[in-house]
Amino acid sequence: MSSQASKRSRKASAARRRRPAQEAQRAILDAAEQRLLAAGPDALRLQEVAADVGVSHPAILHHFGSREGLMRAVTARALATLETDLVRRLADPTDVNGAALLERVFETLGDRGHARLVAWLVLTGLGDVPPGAGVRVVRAVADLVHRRRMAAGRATPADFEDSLFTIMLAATALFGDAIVGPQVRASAGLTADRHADQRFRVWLAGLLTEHLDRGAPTRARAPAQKARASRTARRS
Amino acid sequence: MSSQASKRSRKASAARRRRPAQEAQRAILDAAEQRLLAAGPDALRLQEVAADVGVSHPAILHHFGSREGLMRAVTARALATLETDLVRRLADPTDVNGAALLERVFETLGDRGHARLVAWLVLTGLGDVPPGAGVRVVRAVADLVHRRRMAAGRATPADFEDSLFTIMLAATALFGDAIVGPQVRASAGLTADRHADQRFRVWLAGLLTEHLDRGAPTRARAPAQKARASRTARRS
DNA sequence: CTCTTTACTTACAATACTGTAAGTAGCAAG
DNA sequence: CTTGCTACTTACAGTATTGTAAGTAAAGAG
Repeated sequence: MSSQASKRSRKASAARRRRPAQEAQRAILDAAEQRLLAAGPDALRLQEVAADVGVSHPAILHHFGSREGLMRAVTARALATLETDLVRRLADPTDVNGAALLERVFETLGDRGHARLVAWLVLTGLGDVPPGAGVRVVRAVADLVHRRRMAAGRATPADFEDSLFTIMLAATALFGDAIVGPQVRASAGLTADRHADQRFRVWLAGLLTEHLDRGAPTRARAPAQKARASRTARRS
Repeated sequence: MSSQASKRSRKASAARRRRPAQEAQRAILDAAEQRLLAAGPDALRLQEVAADVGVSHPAILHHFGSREGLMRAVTARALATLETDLVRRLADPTDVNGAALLERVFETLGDRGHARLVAWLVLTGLGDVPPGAGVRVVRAVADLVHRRRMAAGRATPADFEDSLFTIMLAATALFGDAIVGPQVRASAGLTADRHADQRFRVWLAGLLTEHLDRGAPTRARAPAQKARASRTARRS
């Protein structure tokens, strides 16, 4: 009766396992991210996250100091992985087609709920975190697109803002779609229509690529030497 | 100084004033809406709202039953006024120009923070409230635009989805802009650029109206009505 | 084996928030 | 003035949640 259960008398309540700090933290961050995506930042409860991971809530405080520390860590990691994913997707040269690229970006943004998360962070004021540097993904993509456009003789350097705005529109629309897409579709009477979302995105990609292929539009002070697209954009 | 305060011996703590229920409720809803816009649904505290209005927090419970009752009332009123404002703006015939209309809609959506509020409600799952009927504003606008487009001989009935998607894009982009606009602009390296937001919106309006004026793309491929000015086919 | 470190536990403190109970007072009607 | 209604108040109950204190045990170092 001295060692009734085992020699290391495990307390009835908890089988204690001790993981390396990094691993435990990763597990906690995973669980917290899940909760964040599901219910928003304000609804994040330490006890729930702890329960998900299988630890007690002070364990989380041990690793992250405070609830806010956890939040910071989660958002930092989420934004970092989002950026990584985006860059990888954009750099992926499998298909340089505009539609496919847009669809890839949308998947990256929407699939794991990243857009929702970012939206939440922005709305709660935590989205301003990117300190100084920030992620200039939009600028980078615009540079790329604009260079290709110029190489094709469809724009002049002066039209850069048109390229930039086009990419900004893509980003903005993708975000908006990820957040209020269903509502907009409902407001458009497309609730019954499955695949309406995908059709819309394909349509959008078409619009954007067509615009890019055609050349910059009436830039107010257009001198005579404006390089404009050949008559009918012969996009096959 | 015998009767120091007034003949109606006001208790030191609270000067009690009794307002008609409707008026009090309106004041409470106003304050709650402010708080909602400022900090999000989860951050709504009865005591804070009560303090804003100048009553005690059980007074709010008296009028709205529970915190959730207050939330429902606020969202219901907000969505109703948003719809009203939108319809009024859209019906306003002062300027049928696309750019001006878009700007008006944006103002309606963005000015009072309506877009943020709706986004929050959507994200927290309260945005599904429009019961059954819903607001088919997008559909209505698309109908209008499409009719005008057909009257101008720029589209066939079959191209309706193109018109619909165009309006959906406007709505989605406006929403996205209202929420993540600053971030997108930052990512585009336009932080220092004031008025960049307005320029972007003007550009967007131009793109959309141009698209609508040109006629539907690939869909029916009606080539006859290419009203596009392809005169300056000369390029370097 | 002993020692040190630290990941993790239980128990508890402190606070904040929603909702309830009971009573008070303003205003209109009789 | 009295009466009734109800907008509103103070006091409090109950609970949820973050954070702290102190101790326990797992794993490696010596």
